[in-house]
Amino acid sequence: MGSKERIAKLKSELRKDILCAALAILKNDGRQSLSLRKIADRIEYSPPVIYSYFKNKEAILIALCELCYQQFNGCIEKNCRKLTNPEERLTAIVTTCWNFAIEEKEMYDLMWEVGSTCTDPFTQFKELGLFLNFLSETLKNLCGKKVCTEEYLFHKSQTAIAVMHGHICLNYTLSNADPKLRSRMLNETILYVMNLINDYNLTSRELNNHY
Amino acid sequence: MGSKERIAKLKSELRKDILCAALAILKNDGRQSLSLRKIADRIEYSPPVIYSYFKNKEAILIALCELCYQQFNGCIEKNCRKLTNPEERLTAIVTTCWNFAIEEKEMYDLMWEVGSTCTDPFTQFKELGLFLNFLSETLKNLCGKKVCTEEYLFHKSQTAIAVMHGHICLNYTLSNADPKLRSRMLNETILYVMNLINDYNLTSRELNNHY
Amino acid sequence: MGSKERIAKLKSELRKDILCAALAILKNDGRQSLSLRKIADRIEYSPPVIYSYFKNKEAILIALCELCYQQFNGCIEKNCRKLTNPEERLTAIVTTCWNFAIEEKEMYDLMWEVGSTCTDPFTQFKELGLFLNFLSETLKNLCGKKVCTEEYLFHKSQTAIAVMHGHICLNYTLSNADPKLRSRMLNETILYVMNLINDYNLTSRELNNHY
Amino acid sequence: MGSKERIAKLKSELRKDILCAALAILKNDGRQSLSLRKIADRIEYSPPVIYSYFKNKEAILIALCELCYQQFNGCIEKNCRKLTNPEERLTAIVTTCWNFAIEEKEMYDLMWEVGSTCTDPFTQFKELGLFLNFLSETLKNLCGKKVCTEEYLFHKSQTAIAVMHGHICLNYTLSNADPKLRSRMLNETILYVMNLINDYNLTSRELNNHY
DNA sequence: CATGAATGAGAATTCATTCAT
DNA sequence: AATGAATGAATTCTCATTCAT
Repeated sequence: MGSKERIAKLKSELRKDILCAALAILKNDGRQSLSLRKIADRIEYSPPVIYSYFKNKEAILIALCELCYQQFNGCIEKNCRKLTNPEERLTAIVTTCWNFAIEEKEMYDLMWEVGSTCTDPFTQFKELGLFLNFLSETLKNLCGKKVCTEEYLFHKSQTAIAVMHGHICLNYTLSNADPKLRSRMLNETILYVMNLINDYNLTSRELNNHY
Repeated sequence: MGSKERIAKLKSELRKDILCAALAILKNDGRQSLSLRKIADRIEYSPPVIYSYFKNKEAILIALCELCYQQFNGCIEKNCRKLTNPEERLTAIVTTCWNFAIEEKEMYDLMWEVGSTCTDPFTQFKELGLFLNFLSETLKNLCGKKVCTEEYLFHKSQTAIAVMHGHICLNYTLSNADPKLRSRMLNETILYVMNLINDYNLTSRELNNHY
Repeated sequence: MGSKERIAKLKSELRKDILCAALAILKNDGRQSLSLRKIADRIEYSPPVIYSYFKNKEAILIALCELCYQQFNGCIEKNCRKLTNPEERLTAIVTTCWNFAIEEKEMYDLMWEVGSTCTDPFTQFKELGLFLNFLSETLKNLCGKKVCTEEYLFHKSQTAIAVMHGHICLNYTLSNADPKLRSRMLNETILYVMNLINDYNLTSRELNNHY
Repeated sequence: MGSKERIAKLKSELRKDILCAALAILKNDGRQSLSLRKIADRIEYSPPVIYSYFKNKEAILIALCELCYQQFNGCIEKNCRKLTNPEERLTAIVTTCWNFAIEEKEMYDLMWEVGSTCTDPFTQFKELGLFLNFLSETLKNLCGKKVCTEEYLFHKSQTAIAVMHGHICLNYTLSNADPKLRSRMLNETILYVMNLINDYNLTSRELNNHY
């Protein structure tokens, strides 16, 4: 490896360090405590270096959000890709989302916070797009032989994300709920998401004209 | 009315003034601009008076959140109480939630933000409890003659809130969606919430063992 | 004096202190060094206090500029008001401007800098307006029995200010000029300003149609 | 051409690039935004290279000022050299100055800002010296057969510059003035400058003893 | 009871300049 | 000869909170 490459790698690594530091602060101290100064302190550099790698704080948040989506998508891939049965896979997807939201609440919240400020998060964040595709593909398999349009599948996937998100937020607020209830909520969420396809048959009269 | 009462009344009114000022700032300038100094400026008192009525900023946010729930519940009551047909009423409830979230985004967001930090928002916030009861009552009527436990109805109501919230958040992120899509999303949300009861029959096998 | 007044006076004095500190920094360290932090250091308060008295730095500069105009107008009044002969008075006015610009270069520069950012400095700054009136009145007397419109006099006064300013700036750039030359420049400036009225007769053909 | 010369030429060109970049930033983003970092970005070199060509920022400003004088003098030469009638030429000179000050305010301001910090801008900046000569030559022609000393002509030329500058600054501050007034101000400025020579006869008594 | 006054801590950002390589 | 990397020192400004009065 030439010296140029080594330097480029070092440079790229400092960028990573910044994001890792930001992520660590996010996890440990919370979203509100995430300041440029703290990031600089943690990487043991002076604050201005950050501006060599990111235009401003917003750019950091977006990149951090991307990192979160990567980690999230990594979990999904790891836990669900191997499952071939569509119902099993969908179950695993919902469960993975659910657990990620609980274990990495700060990350999960940031993903929605930043996503809300973007015009089109599903295309802006590559890994979110991949997740949407994966979900869409899974739903397609769930449909079986029935033919579905791409548009329909994407829409259903987004709806699935919405339903999961709603339950996850509810779960956040019911923080003193006992584990049993939580477990039941997760099960129900799985069912609802599953039924997004199943009940397609039931409500086809209403939805039919949209597609 | 003795002077003691008059003073108590004045005191109570100043408390209201503080919250109204906070609400006005929230609506006009957004969540981030909500500072004690600005509240004090608006009520034309000095910042320290606020500490006579609220322990700290967090306490204000909680009380403000209560005010938001009151306004929200007011909308619900006004738009939906009069409707006796359960399907019509439920449709009105979902629609009212949806519109409130769009028109009063700052309030809606605060309600979930603060709600997430509380241990049990459904009991802590009286008006949220009332809304839950109202929803529960509506779902009960929707069930018709079928007998449902209170617990079941509350749970379904919370689920309905979750489903609505998920769709509302999705709607936030799809900021460049056209009005048609938005209108369809609302219709679907209504259907999903309605089906929380209808599909009870369908999925009773799975859910039955919980109750 | 009641305690309320005393406090109000103290408050008003701190405002003055801030401006005096700003003025001192302006004189000693120059325009570029005039920062809020330095002002705070000098009055031995913390930086945020300044925001109790001024909205932002721009507001300080405007107020400081006002102070400069006051001091400037004070010099004019002190040196020139007593002179009744219009030629003597005009001579004194130009001389006072000239010396002020030399002795208080930083103040003089600030006056033009801030003046340039205002839409109408002659009305915004009371003392500048007073100076313009005083100049106008002096030029009127210089005209003798000839009748002049107010508009004409104000215009000529502004022109006088322009001519003086031009010479003052030239004098700034000729910093290594010997005292004799400087003294001659001042004398010429006086003559040019005086001739703004005298040559009215000469150039009346050209200017006549304007009024 | 040897490699030494080629290198020298390259070096000289980079110097030009730096100044051109600085000029572009000055025009587009304004005086306050003119930073070394921005210059480096624009020439696509790293900041430290600038220090190979200029001692510090001040040195850049001086060289940039020189460039401004070149452009300014270019306008003068282009617009006025061809005119042989002295009155026409003087009119063109004043008009060109006036328009340059309006159209290239940032450059014009910088020229005076830097000029004020130099000990003798008329000799330090070659093109300013050329302009002074040109003005002087024009005034000489305006004098007709009357014999004038060089010193006298230079002095009058500087005075002309002062008078123009004064009116230009006044024009800056009267930003809400209507086009008519502005146009009249320009006409008057031309008259005043013209009269610097004409009224020589009138005020010769007073000025005579200086020469 | 109410508050004016004050502040410490902290925010994002920009800049000219240096230095080892 | 050129630079990537880095920084110290600034900048303006906001905020929640305290305390003597």
